[in-house]
Amino acid sequence: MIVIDYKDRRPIYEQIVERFQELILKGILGADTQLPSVRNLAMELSINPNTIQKAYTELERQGYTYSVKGKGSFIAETDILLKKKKDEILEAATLLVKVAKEYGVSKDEFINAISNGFKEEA
Amino acid sequence: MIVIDYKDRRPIYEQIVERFQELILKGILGADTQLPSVRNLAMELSINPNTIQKAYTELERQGYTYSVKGKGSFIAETDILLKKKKDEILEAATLLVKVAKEYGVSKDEFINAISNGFKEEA
Amino acid sequence: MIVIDYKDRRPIYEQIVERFQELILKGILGADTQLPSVRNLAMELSINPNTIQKAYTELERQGYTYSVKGKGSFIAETDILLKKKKDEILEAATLLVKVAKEYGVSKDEFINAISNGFKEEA
Amino acid sequence: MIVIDYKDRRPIYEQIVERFQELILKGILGADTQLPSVRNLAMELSINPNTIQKAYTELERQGYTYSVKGKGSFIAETDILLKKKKDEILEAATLLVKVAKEYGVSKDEFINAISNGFKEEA
DNA sequence: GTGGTCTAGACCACA
DNA sequence: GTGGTCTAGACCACA
Repeated sequence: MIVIDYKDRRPIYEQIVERFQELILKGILGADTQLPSVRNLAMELSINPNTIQKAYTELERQGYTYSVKGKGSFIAETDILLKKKKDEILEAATLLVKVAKEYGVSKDEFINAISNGFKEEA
Repeated sequence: MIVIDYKDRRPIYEQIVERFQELILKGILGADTQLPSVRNLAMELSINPNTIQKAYTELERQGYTYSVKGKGSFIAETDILLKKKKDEILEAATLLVKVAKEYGVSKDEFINAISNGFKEEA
Repeated sequence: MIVIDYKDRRPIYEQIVERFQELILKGILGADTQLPSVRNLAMELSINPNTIQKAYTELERQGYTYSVKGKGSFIAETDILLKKKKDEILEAATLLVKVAKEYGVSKDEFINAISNGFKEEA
Repeated sequence: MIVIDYKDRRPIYEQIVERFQELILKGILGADTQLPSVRNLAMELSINPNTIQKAYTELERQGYTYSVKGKGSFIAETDILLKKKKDEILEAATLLVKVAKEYGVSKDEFINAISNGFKEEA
């Protein structure tokens, strides 16, 4: 479920955070599901427990999980988080359009590139 | 022309690289224009010359500049680079669409966010 | 009567202690009332008996309950405890005022925030 | 400037965070002042650099500082943060009033306890 | 067993 | 030199 890419320049803990965010937002891990324990995941990935701990702390700080001392870490409610993620994506799109205009990419070129991606939806 | 934002989390050399790319691609610095010398720019920005050197090396590696031993660094032809930049932007747009779909952003929402940005173009 | 909030960051035993303190000080549980047995409450809340035991020990240590060997735990006289609780609240208020002053909150701002809370009393 | 209290039950890194927040919000450390380096402060306090690092990371996350790789950590603009702190204090006051009412503390008792604290202001 | 804190010490990118 | 990441391993409170 979690795979570390050592060629990726991002730190390991960040890869773990993003992977869990994905699993959570896409509903693969539902609310109140228990995450693997810090030690177990560390062993499974052959990674230091501190690194996993750092990832879990960050996930909790961002509201993706909550932890109960002595029991473990659990997935939080994700409704708000998914909304936030969508907003981020739309914001990124707006920014990209701005940059595109600055470099002379025409609206047609842009829309064209995009509509391919949405094509299969129909 | 070059302004360093110390609150920006990107490294200084990267900010310099991006700023020159912008000046070059937008035609503000034309082909064969000489860049300020490493020492001069370092002094002007109150920055370590190593940092400027790193930025210049990177610009040359990416084809934005060429250096002549004993003379200095100069702006390269930009036609290909601008094309490449545009492609990068369109590629980014395609990727963003893919992510948007994965998180359930509808085509309408996406197109809406974008068209606002292009509106003033008409 | 007792509800555990697993999303609460305080330990479970502490939540139980506070809940009983509340029930006792507000007179919902009168003097000499018997508390549920450790085992029963543990079962009812689906919680480790050790955790309940820890809470009960703490309640007794603070004078909220007394235990009779072989019989169970009972609510203690609460007069002194309620007085103590009130004193704690007033002490907290005094401390908060001190901090407020240190950070430049004016008396007016402070009184204002407070009087809203007391308004309905009239 | 920074003193660790080992009898304090809060973790060391948290004590450091709070102490810096205080120094910053009270204007003792002005904007863009450089913080001691992670290593120096670690040596000075006889504490592991990781612990200082954790504190600095938290300060930056909360917007109290910004860090420049290779240069150091610096105090951020504090206007918004002071406002936020004041709001927190007023919120705490409101909450305290609510609790006070629940335990039967009268408005007079409460106002009395408070006004002592504000007395010297006149 | 579970998360959280801390020490000791290494290595990296950046300036 | 400076912050940031990571490993290795210990100890604590809590369940």
